[in-house]
Amino acid sequence: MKIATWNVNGIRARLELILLWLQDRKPDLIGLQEIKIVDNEFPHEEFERIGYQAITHGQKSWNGVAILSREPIDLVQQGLPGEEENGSRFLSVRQNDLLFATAYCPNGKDLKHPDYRRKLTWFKSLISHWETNNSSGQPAIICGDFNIVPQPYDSWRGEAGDGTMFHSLEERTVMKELMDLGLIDLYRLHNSNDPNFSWWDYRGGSFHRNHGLRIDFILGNKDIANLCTNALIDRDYRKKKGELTASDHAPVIAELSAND
DNA sequence: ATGTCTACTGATAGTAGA
Repeated sequence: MKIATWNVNGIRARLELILLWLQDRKPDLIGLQEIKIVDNEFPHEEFERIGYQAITHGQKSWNGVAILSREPIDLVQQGLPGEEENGSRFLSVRQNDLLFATAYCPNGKDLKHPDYRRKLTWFKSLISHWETNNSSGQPAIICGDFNIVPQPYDSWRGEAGDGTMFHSLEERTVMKELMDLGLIDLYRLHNSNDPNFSWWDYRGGSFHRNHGLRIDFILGNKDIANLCTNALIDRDYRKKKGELTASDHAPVIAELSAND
């Protein structure tokens, strides 16, 4: 089974590239972020045509998350309780005994911006929701764009980035609090600590200079980590494909062995 | 080198957000 997460930066602008990627990589269960569309305009038919069901939690213009699946899924939670005013950023579903959630965490803008405090508060809500709702003994995954760089080697700036936006101690602390609920970063489980990134700014030629950050994660509990055989960042899909423009994020993929 | 991309608007170029 192949799990993936991808901040697509607009489902309308990315639809053809996403369809191409699905047919190329054939993931089974995918969390999408920044779909930037309302639920009743989501292109369900396009995905159904190639074998994917979607459950969405969208909004106009900004944010919005969706989950695509080849096998039937049931809605568990649409939106993070208590954080509705911060946009559509959380969605969870169940597939058999697996709880699968996806999150688009607030960016925070700048350490001095009011949104930075809101980001930390939003994370507290996420931690408390996850703590309450993921039942132990059942496989559980939360994936998405967390907008936090956990370690110096997750940033092109290395230790020089410590303390700056996305790299602050407060952000790293809330990220660690979430992980301490028993979540394991599946990418790091199967890769060395060599710098590798999932997001590169569109500006300044960042991608070609490899000035990136690793802020997109697939986090699994112990049951999932035990099944995980590989994880990778699909850097090739951060590149333009002909006329199709890329998101500023690359997909992240984790492979799980059959659970039976 | 903040050099790009997306979606929105009493739109058709300019703005905000990332």
